[in-house]
Amino acid sequence: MAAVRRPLADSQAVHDQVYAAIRRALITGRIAPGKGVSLRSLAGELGVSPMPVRDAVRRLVAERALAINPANKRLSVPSLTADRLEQLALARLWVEPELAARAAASADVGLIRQLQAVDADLDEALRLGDVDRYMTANHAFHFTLYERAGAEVLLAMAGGLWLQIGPFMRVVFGRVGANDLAADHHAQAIAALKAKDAEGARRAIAADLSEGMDKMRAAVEGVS
Amino acid sequence: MAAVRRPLADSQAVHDQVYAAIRRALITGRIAPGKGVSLRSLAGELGVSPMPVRDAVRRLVAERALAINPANKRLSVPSLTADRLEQLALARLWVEPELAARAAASADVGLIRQLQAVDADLDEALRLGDVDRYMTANHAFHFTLYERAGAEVLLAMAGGLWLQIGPFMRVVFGRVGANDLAADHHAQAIAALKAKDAEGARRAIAADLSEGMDKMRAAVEGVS
DNA sequence: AAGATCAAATTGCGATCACAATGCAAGGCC
DNA sequence: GGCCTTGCATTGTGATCGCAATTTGATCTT
Repeated sequence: MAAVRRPLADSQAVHDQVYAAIRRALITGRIAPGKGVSLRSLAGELGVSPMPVRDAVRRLVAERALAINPANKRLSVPSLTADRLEQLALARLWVEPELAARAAASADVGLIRQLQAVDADLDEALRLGDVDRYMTANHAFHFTLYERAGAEVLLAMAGGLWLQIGPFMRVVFGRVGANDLAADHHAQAIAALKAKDAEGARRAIAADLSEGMDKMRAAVEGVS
Repeated sequence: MAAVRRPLADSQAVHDQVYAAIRRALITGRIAPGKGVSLRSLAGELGVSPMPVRDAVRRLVAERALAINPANKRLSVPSLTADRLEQLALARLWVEPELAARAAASADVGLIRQLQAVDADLDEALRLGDVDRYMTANHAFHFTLYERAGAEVLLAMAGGLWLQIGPFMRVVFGRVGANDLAADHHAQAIAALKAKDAEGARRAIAADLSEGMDKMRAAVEGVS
């Protein structure tokens, strides 16, 4: 009943803050897949009334970041099947490289410096083994890039897909250790941006995604 | 306060019925783009309390079928810009042919007969100039096909995209008259399904979409 | 008569309450 | 001792109320 005191950002509506909080938790994988949640429990944790939580959850369910048992009507983080992963991988491999290519066209020094900073933070998180920080930085890297594309609709699609995959990335990276990951592709992407090479950026991001999705695929198949 | 008495379909939750109602209204274009709506007005029309309407609207906003003015916090049907249309067209041209191709693999006589029936209905709607019925039938044709793909994630993406474009299809078809439309491509798609020709189905749906999106593009540019 | 100002209505947001359904666990029955 | 039943806690859903912000319309002023 006390955690909400801090006015996150610029005094958004409460349900937006709650949405952002749950979204962050999902993207960084702090909520385990298959885990059941409830409106009142979330409300309690966040120190708000169940009402704005209900609104936030509605949004997340619509984005398929949360699932609702049609019989129970109880909600949980959806479990990832191999089939679902396959579709998400396919979709991501289409949208995200497209966004990267578009962003490359309007990349400038400011963006590049920003990405380099995020990438450095990412590397340090890797070195320290801080999975939370790594997940956050990785997300930040991709989406500060994608935002530059100026493609609202595609960006929203990418955000939704990432949201659905987030919880599982955490599981996988917790398993494989997240050591030898993706730094090369990020560097390649930055290099392509410097050269305003749209196709290069597309390839780099595609490679980055492919590698990550391959690992997730292996992990998912390994479990089931 | 009386219209909700009838238990639509199989006793879903009220907010689901409201969601379905608004969604149908949007897909068939019965709500004009740019038109402002309010929770209480919708609640009044549907004969329910504002509460389930709020839930339904939340979902629709998350799916970008409704927009919410960040200053006003008032909601309306989003206007379609040329840029937005371009992105939606691109996305649809990726997802929907993919779904068609996948559906072709598991098509059977039942599906084909179903599609033929819907297509016949569509033709009659065209002949009668019944735009509402045409919009409904066209949607039904595509999505009874897509559902057969058994690709939940991609299907949801396609549904979301269609929802965003729906209101404008109505405007465009009201303008051009919807006379010489798409029947060829539907027939081609059905033929491809009979032959279990996945790539043929993909091409047919892609052509169908391209034609429709071209007309919308022309209409949008013509207006602005 | 035209424009500015103020009051009333409308809007979205959040809280609280009530209710039916479900899940859970302790206790009783065979 | 194991299984079933019964009671309680928790769940999502919907209604109603209050609040602050905004829009709207009528009145007043110039």
